[in-house]
Formats: sequence, structure tokens, C-alpha cells
Amino acid sequence: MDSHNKNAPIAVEPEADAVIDDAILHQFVGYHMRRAANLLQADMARTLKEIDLRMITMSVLVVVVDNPGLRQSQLADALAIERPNLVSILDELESRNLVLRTRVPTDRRAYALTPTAAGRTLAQRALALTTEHEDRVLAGITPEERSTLVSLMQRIGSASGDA
Amino acid sequence: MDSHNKNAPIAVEPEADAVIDDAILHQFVGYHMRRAANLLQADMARTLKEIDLRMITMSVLVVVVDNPGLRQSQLADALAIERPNLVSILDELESRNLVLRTRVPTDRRAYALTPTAAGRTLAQRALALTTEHEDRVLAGITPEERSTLVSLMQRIGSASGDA
DNA sequence: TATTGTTATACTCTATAACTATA
DNA sequence: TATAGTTATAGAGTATAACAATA
Repeated sequence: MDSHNKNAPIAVEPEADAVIDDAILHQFVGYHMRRAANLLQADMARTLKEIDLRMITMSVLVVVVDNPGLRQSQLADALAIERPNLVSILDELESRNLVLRTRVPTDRRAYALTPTAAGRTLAQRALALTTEHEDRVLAGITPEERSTLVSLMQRIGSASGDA
Repeated sequence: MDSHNKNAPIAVEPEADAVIDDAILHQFVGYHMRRAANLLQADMARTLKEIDLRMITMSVLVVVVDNPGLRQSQLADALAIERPNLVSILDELESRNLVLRTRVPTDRRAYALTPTAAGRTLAQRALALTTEHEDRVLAGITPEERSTLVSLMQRIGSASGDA
């Protein structure tokens, strides 16, 4: 039954509970990155749901808390978000009274972003929840391995490590 | 001018070109994961555009090529895609005559997936392009570091490393 | 009853073009 | 003219509920 024809549909036996051969995809970093990122993102979303924040919403809030007076374009650059995508995030944070947009006197095009007291409090809670989340999801990885992982990921995309 | 009031908006000086303090976010693996995954995904999408495939479409094609006769539910499990999301992917691959859906005689609910000759050819091309893409994006990382990165990412989510 | 594939739908994240109001 | 923020829109990727056909 060596019937591997070349142009016919080939009525192959469905391999029932056979093991799927993923080997070729596994050689790619991107494949594992997608799965890991997806796993982290799913658990993180579940975690932050408790305080009704999304991943990026929380990132924005935390950065505003640590950098009061920041302008939107600076924030977008810092977090690698496109300016348009920041708008709805800030709309949400502002409507929940966590962040304020106030006109910059010296440049009336820009807004200065400042956290409210509620924003600072929620940021603290968000950081605690995020820490719990990472400790849970990364339980199988030692602190040293964690920093290795981080520094390797930081080097992705930068042509050479140090040159 | 020590005016850090507590409940007022605080007319903070916008810190012009000042450096943004990201330190708190940088302590989280998820932050770096998001950026790295986003970078890989963007370059990968650009790369596969040449043969009009998306990341997942290419993953599906490659797995079907290596596992002819596979059923959709098996494929969905293998790639960690929800069954509904696989449908449109296969619709596209089928309409481009890269993959065939044929009824399984022994279970008329299921489809056996088989690649066409064109599908096999395009899969080869896709793998070559993906390899080029990874070599480019991961240029700053040695092969050893690549495997370290992969094995660390594989261990994310699995409670304990070996116990 | 349970499973395979499907439809419909929705939410998140990302990306681009074009507008407005200032500069 | 250039920039800050905005609007509108589109495309990926992911997730859930519910259905028809079949087991």
C-alpha cells in the first residue's frame, strides 16, 4: 500500500488518536512565543478582570502614576502604542476618574496626564495582582531563569547584542 | 513651589523630553513578552505577505502537509486554536486549492485534511521565508541562547519544571 | 447523549489615513 | 508646514454559545 500518489487527493486513513507531528513548527521561536504570550495574556486578563482593567489599560495607568504630567505622545512612545489606540484607553481611565487630562499652558495642543488619588490606589492594587499572576504562571521558573528570559526577549529585534 | 497637593489636579510641569520611568513595568515578564511577541508577529506578517499567508494560516498548512489525513479537531488541539477559528482558515486554504477537505468514510461527521501538490510547494516556500525572518529578527541571539529561550517559554504555565 | 464541524458574534490588540486645533 | 490629539476604520487573533448532522 505504498500509494502516495502525486496529484490525487489520496484517501489517507485518518490517524485516529495518533500523535500530531509538530516538529517543524517547534523549531521556530515565533511558535513558542505565540503560545507563551497567549498563555500569559489569558491568565493576566482573568486576573485583572477583578478590578475591571485590561493589560494595556493597567500599563498606561501605572506609567501615568509614575510619571505625572506626561503627555500622550510620550506615553504612546514609551509603551509602543500607536497614538490613536491610546485615546480610548485614556477615555476609559478618565471616565472612571483614575486619570486626568489637563491642558498644558505652554502648548495648548497637548494634554498633561495626572493620576487621581483613586488612580494611584488602583495602580497599587493592579501591581499586586500582576505580581501574584506572574508568580503563579511562572512558578516553574527560577528567578535567575526569569531574568535570562527577560534579557533574551529584550534583545530580540536589536540587530546585535552590544556592537 | 512644593505644590504636590493631594486631591487637586496638580498643574505639573510636563517633563518635556524627560526620560519616562518604565521601571515598574519592566519587572514583569509579561511586559517584555508582549513587546517581543508583537515585534516577531509584525515582521512575520510582513514576511508572509509575499505569499499571501497569515501566521496561523501558514502554521495550519505546514501541519496538514506533515500530517495528511488529519481531522480538524485534532488540528485545532495541536495548534491550540479554537475549532470555530479554524473554519475560516481552512476555507481560505481550500479556496486557494492548497488543502482538501474530504469526508472520512468511517465517521461521516469528520473531514480528513490533505494537502494538494500546490499546498506542499507553498508550505516549503513558507518555511524558507519563516527561517529567513527568524534569522533576521534573532540575529543578535546565538543558537544556544535561542534554545534556552525556547525551553524557558515552553515551561511557562506548567506548574513545576520536573516534579 | 456526545462529538464534528459550523455559524454568529464579540472582545482585544494593533495599524493607517485623515481630520482639528494649535504651534 | 509641522505637531498633538482625535476620529474612523480595518485587520488579525482569540473566545463563547448554539446549531445541524452524525455517532
